[in-house]
Amino acid sequence: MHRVTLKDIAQMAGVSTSTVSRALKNHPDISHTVKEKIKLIAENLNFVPNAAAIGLRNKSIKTIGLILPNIHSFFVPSMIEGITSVLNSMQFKLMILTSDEDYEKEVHNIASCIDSGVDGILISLTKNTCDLNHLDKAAELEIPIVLLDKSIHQNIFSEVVIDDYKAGKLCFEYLIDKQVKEILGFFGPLSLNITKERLEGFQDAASLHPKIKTYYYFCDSSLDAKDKCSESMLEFPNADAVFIMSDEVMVGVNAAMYKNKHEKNGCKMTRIAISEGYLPQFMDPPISYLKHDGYKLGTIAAQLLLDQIHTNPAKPEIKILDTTFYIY
Amino acid sequence: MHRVTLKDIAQMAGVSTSTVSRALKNHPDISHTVKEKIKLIAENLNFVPNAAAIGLRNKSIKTIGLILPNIHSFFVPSMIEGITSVLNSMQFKLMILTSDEDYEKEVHNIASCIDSGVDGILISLTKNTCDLNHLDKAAELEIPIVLLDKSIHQNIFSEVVIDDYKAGKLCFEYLIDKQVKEILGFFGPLSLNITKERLEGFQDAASLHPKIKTYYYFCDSSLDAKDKCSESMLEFPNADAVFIMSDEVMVGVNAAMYKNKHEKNGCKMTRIAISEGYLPQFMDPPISYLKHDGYKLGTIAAQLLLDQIHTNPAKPEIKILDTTFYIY
DNA sequence: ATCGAAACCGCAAACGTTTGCTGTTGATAA
DNA sequence: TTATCAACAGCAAACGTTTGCGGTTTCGAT
Repeated sequence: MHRVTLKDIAQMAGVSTSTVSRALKNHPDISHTVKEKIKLIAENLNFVPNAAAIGLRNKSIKTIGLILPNIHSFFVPSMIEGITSVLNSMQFKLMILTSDEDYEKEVHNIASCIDSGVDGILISLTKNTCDLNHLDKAAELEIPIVLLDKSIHQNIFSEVVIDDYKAGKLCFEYLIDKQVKEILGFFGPLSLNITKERLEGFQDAASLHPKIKTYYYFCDSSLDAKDKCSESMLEFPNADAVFIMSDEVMVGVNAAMYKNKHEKNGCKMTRIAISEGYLPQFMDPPISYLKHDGYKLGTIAAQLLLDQIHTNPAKPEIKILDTTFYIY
Repeated sequence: MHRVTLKDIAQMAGVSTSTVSRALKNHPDISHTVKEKIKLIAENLNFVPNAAAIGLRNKSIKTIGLILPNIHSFFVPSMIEGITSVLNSMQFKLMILTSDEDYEKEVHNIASCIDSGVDGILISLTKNTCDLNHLDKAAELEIPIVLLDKSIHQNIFSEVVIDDYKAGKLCFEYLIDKQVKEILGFFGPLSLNITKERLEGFQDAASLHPKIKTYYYFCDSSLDAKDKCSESMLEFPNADAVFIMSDEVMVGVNAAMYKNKHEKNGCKMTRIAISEGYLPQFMDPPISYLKHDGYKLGTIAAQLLLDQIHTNPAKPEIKILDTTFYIY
């Protein structure tokens, strides 16, 4: 049983397919009565326009591809929500691909996007991605691309990121305000650009306070963070403050600190994190944090991409989002 | 600058578009030399076949829609990974839509899938969804549908779920084995089918042990779980065991128990959870759990859907996955 | 020399929509 | 009466790919 088409409706209504097409789109050339009649028939026949045909005709399948380094990050869901909120309002669809922190997969995902004929690409880079050559193919085909969150700075593609440098700096300053003396700093993997920038901001702020002792840890995973944190608390029993770079790190650090709570003063340490915002309230005590707003990031990136799609070619634009403190 | 098409290549190679099409698909009718020549040209011209045209011609856009009740759940990422792993191997694309636990949005998402012309739908239901009427439109259009995880039992659509009843039962029995006497049971919202089934299994097992005291809590969110757990520990200071229905609940319960650790014996209670597996290791002490394998669920559901797509019409099939214990 | 089969390739229709152009009405104004 | 115009609707091409069918060449076998 084949799908109902414009032709079927036309036959049924005794008009041409063009009239049906126009009627269903409320084209002024079609009389009200005919419109009503056609719409009724379409309704009854359960007509649904063929997306592929529309895509072919209009040279746009109204879909954008989202390539993520991984899908397990705490940050991802809110980002996706932000993206879909603006996409849906423009009846665009979203195709999500994950690279699993694997550069090769990322390359493949780009190819998939191209093959699928997406109208634009939103991409957050793998921690193993150190250049953007794989984006060239897409660029040659004039597919708009926006980098978001995990990015590499350049002047070819647009970017939407948070001000990581400033975030790191603000967190250090927050701790200083709290009169701490010895800080354990837990970061993500150094291969990540955001790690480098947060670290840099943190260190630059620290350089103004030479008396403050700071120890840096770079953690590959939550589990790694847990181990490193446990060690650090034995090694630096006098540390009175903790900086946590991300939610992933937070899970591990918090677990380790609990473990050491009774013997050490883990629970009394001053803690500040950069977080998406869900987890901190469930730490004990709740952890104050600088909010890394994924939703906002998503909306802005999606909006920017849609702009580029409709007004191409656009010159690259870079948007840097600010962060805000949430103190418990 | 328009996209390169078969026609362009044909012109360049001095052959017809049909020959180009066949050559690029390694059709045996085309000589090796011509194939090589055409492939080279296609490569040089950066040819990428138009997905919409292919979709139109083949009446399949090789895409399936995944509708999720929410995207924040801990369970979601591994499920998506499972799904994409089988989809990718068949060059199918995935379109993800989220309903935000809103029935209306779910209805709308179904419509979006239909409009997009997906080849099949994978859907996990909202906690506010109590019937499947909104799936009828898709069913009439003969779009294969598979329900996964959050489902409603019926005999029209296929389902892939875990054995929630058994999971609840097994958890109770686990606690009994540990000689516990008084159990605090933390569940998700009762509107969820999986809550009902896990509860039922738990209670049925409990009914065989009338001496064991059990207290039930139904939590709408992690935060709610935290509150309820705090209260419960004050109200039942002698409770010596905890059952946790899900990761969301676990986050809250764990936070509350930490808070009461010093005054109460929270940390010494026997705990068992149903979990995706990531979080338990970061609880303190790590929480033993019955693994709710999202990855596996995803692969099986996706496989089932693809089967239905290729051999439709298929009669509904229901797959119930088992769970396994991971004990710390 | 003739036949047949294999190797190779093109024609044209089809998939379902959209839209520029054309053409037919009927009514109104001159 | 005729010119003008608005309202209405159809024709046919176009989007890019696939594929059934048919046609031509080549070549070996007879």
